[in-house]
Amino acid sequence: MTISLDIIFSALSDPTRRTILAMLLEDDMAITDLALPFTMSLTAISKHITILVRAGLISQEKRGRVKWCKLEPDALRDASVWMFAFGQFDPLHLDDFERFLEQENLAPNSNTD
Amino acid sequence: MTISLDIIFSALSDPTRRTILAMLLEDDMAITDLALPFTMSLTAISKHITILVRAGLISQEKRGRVKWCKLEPDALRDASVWMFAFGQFDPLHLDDFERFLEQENLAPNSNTD
DNA sequence: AGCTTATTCAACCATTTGGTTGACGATCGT
DNA sequence: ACGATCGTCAACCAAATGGTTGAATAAGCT
Repeated sequence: MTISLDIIFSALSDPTRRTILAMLLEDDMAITDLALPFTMSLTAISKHITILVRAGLISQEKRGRVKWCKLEPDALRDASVWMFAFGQFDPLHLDDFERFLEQENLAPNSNTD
Repeated sequence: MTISLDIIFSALSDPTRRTILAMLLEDDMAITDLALPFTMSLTAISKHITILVRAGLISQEKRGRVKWCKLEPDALRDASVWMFAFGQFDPLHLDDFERFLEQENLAPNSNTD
């Protein structure tokens, strides 16, 4: 567990940052592009992205003047595991959980786009 | 989804609060008892508990002068689902995830106390 | 009734957070 | 070489966060 749950959960607690993560779920993106749908300044988005990077939730690769941002889903794993343990879902009876995922339209194979 | 992810993740981002949740995983407890292992003031713990209640992560029942705190794992479900979708774990191949749980000693049946 | 225990309230404090603006360095296109 | 674009830096600000102490409320014990 490299990055503390403090940092990860804190990073996830902001709606702007969660939206950024959702955008990166679609594709890698540049910071300017990530900032487009928001009304706040580019600087603000840049700061949010820094926080996501420090949480290990995204990584960056600079090509030319563009910094490409990439989702790092593994970082969510530690937090997921923690929550999973607390949610007390029984891994031997995950049917419940899968049904719940379907019901919420969040199962990986229930994408509608 | 009754309580926003903002509030839930924010509540989870503090180590004191996560410890409190862990204590409640064992058993329902009074606020004074929950405060015992911490060096900070009872008031501070009381505030933390208020935050957990507002996040829906615990519930309280007052009996006499004692307020009993109870874990509400369902509240974690929304957040779990969100993270699960992002973690992109494939529910059809949860073996990986279960193995990971075991490895981290966090599987519900791997308690050592 | 009076002391003790359980919890919250009110006021305060330092630090962090999430935002702004203006200037700046680096890179690309022409 | 010049202007536009990408992103960060520095300084600043208001509000939220996480803690403190002292007093107050409420309930139990003897």
